[in-house]
Amino acid sequence: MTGQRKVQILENTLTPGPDQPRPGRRERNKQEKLARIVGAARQLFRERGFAETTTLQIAEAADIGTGTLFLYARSKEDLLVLVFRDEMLQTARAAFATVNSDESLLDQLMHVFTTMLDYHEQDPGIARILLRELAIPNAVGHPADISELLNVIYSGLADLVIAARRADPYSQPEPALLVAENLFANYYLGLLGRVGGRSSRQQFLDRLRKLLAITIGDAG
Amino acid sequence: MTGQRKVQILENTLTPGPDQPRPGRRERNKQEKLARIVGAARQLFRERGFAETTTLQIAEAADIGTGTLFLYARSKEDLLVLVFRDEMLQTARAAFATVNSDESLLDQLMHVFTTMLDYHEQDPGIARILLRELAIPNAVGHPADISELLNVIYSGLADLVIAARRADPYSQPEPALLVAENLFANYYLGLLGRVGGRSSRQQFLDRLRKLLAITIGDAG
DNA sequence: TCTATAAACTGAATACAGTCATAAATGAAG
DNA sequence: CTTCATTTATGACTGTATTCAGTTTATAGA
Repeated sequence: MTGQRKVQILENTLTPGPDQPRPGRRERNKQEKLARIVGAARQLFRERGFAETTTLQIAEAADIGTGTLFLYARSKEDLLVLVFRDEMLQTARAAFATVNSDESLLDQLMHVFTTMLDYHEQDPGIARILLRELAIPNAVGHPADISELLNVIYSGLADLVIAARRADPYSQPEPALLVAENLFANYYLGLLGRVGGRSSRQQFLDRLRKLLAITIGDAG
Repeated sequence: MTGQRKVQILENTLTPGPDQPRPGRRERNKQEKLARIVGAARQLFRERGFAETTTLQIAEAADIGTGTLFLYARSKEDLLVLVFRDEMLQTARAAFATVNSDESLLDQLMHVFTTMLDYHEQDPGIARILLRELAIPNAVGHPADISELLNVIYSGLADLVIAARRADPYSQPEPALLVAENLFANYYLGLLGRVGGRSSRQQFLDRLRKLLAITIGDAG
């Protein structure tokens, strides 16, 4: 029914493979252009907000034609994900890297989620739209694919759960990855409420702690 | 910073109060027009999909001016919520009303969530956009406010939890409403994955059952 | 080097959501 | 009935995301 797509999106060639067989000028131009686009978009989104930034402004700041932008991102929303995906990935990695293994599992989880929350608190206006977009992630291979981010979060949480179980012989037997999903679902839905302006930071954190405790079976 | 809103949205006067002090022609016209808008939008969204329906088409089908549409909904997305909110509310109420109290809590929860899932399975294209919008609900009093729907779901789940506890003296002591939030978070995030095309119906249900079991402490 | 093919780029043109100055309808007051 | 103020309706207009037919640039082969 829908008309066939006419405009092809460029291949997403971050890390063109385990071995680099000489990039070639075309590839280098593409990467450099992508970097300019993402840089320009980041600055403009931060300075003016998402709705107040036009794709024309981004194209001008990146010194490319208006149509070229849409070869690198299918929509303005995709561009938003593209721009902040790496920061979110770094934030998540940093959150797991700074976990204190002497703390309780609950405290460890709160450390991870608080760190990720703080990232979004920097710019609630951006976070609101960004998290709405992330609700329905793009397919793997899509330019704005976030599967790596989700993977880092889920496996990171699962690792914390597994490590905590070694110290507790009476722990639950559920697969750690499922527990991780359950934990993250509670964080994410609460975060949506937080950036939607329906709870204060402290309310969010207090409630999150209780929700996580229900899942890991620790009534603290 | 942002320019002040110029266009006022009409008061949302569903149920103008416990007592009806005679509607008046103005009020009747407004309600009738809203009904025409919602009816026209529902049919067009169903027939052609959200993106393929224009606000002009909706206005024509409802026999109103293009600008009038935006007195009843602030945006096309609001219109989508406005259109399907009542159906979702009815579905949720029906789901809770048909719970079999002889079943285990887990089976009762699965009945509720399966019923709500089936509603969205009818039109995955609409569900995808609708659930994305619902991720960040509008403020109470907004024309497309869904607080009543959320309230029905949360309190319904909490009631099931409370009822199940009467039969189990060793149950968890957490407030039932928090448990309900935890349960719903798992349903909602899984549903987003389902309508996002990242799991089959059966995969979603199997995983949901396990996630719910973790929360209510029933390893079944 | 020259040529052919494919990939990448471009910006004028398009389509559409949302606005706003103006007009019509309503109800209240006399 | 006749003002007059307030609410509601209207559609021409505006701004901007996205498209696409045509152009340029890179690469490979001869």
